[in-house]
Amino acid sequence: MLRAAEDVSMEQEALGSQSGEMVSWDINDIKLPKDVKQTDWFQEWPDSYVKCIYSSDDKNAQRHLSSWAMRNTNNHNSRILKKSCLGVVVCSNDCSTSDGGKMYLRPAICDKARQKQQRKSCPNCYGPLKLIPCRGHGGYPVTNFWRHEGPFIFFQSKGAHDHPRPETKSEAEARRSIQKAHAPSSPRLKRSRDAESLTGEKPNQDTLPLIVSKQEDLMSQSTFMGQEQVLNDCLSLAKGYSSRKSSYLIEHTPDVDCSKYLDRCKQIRSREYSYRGPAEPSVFAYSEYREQQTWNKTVGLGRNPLAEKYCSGSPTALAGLHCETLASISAVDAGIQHAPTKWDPMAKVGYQSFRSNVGTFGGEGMYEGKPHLHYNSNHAPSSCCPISPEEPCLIADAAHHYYQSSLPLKGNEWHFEEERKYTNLDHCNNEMFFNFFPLR
DNA sequence: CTATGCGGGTGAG
DNA sequence: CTCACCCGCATAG
Repeated sequence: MLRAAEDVSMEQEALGSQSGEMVSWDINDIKLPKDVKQTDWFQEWPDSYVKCIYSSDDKNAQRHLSSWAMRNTNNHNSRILKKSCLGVVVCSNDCSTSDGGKMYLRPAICDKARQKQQRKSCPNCYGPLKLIPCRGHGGYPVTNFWRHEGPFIFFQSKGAHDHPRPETKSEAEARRSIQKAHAPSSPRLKRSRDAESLTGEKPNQDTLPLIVSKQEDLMSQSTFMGQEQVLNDCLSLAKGYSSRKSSYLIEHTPDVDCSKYLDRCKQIRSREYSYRGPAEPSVFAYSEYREQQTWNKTVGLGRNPLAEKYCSGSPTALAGLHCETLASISAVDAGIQHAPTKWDPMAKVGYQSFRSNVGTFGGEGMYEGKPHLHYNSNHAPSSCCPISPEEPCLIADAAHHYYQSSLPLKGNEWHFEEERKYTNLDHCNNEMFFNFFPLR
């Protein structure tokens, strides 16, 4: 059928974008290649029909991680782990935050948690949230397959996500952490709040403080939270790390004075506003979104091993941040692997796309009705693009290219009955978070 | 609580 | 048979 033909063509397309080994195999093959000369860098946002061969030492691959919200799918095959995309949670009112950003929440992976999440309202406008399902694979969710074979972990993706990127797992965790710390409540009170949100009477406080903007949010929250926790969460959000794993930062920033960071936040914020200018045109079509992703894949962006290289060229985003520190943190805390010696760092340029939207602050929640494909979001370009956990030092330069590049789209990839616009979110927030780091 | 994995079972094609 | 998906159970953080 159409789908089959599509698969073939897209897989063929993928062949050229990956290093040699992946061209000839399929995840379902009885025997997978063993003479793998070069393994791939872990891809945080695998999209389209890609195949990767990771080293079995790759922690991220071991955990079958993805920044897309992927849930386990039973394929009755214990040898191949299959996951399908849950899409992204958005505000049905298409509201914008004060930053001009959109709510792109991460769907809870656990079914029960997702249903609970659906009952909550948009933390920004209190309107209902909705889950945009992924239909990037012949009308069905994009699927990812993982298969461990000897010293390698084979990964294959089928379908191209037809929705914006949700928060990363780390961002979602950090947000929850902040919410929890900011609005500690007894289980009883919490139930009461949930009930309120259920009836739509008023937003629950769990989400209220997290919608304005990350900067304001954090600054105000610092008065409620322990400074260390704030810093922890900030760092986690900034780098996409698990908040539980940022002890490294704390340990390595003994002279942390949170007030300094908050002040710096304000500085950065004001600077950022002046840089961006008011009411920056922020709408771009989904096709552009796709173009950018395509471009990112094509051009590729350096990863950890290249951090220092890019770092020296990212004056804006990394002001006050020591590159080596970030690189170390990235490797240690995020479990990112450094390139095996057999690899040529320059050749190992992953093509994962940049985050186009950093997690928004806001309560999770929406109803899991049958969402229809309708998007009307805004895009707020900025010079400082959010970074992925593995690209701590690539912000400014990469973002610059991100917005300038545009590659032709494959016409048959994207069909939308309705206007579908996507947003880049909170681009500046991570920069602010980065500047929470002390000058060393 | 939530993320993850596993696997039984169902229904559509 | 394949594929998508629901559900419960178990484990881990």
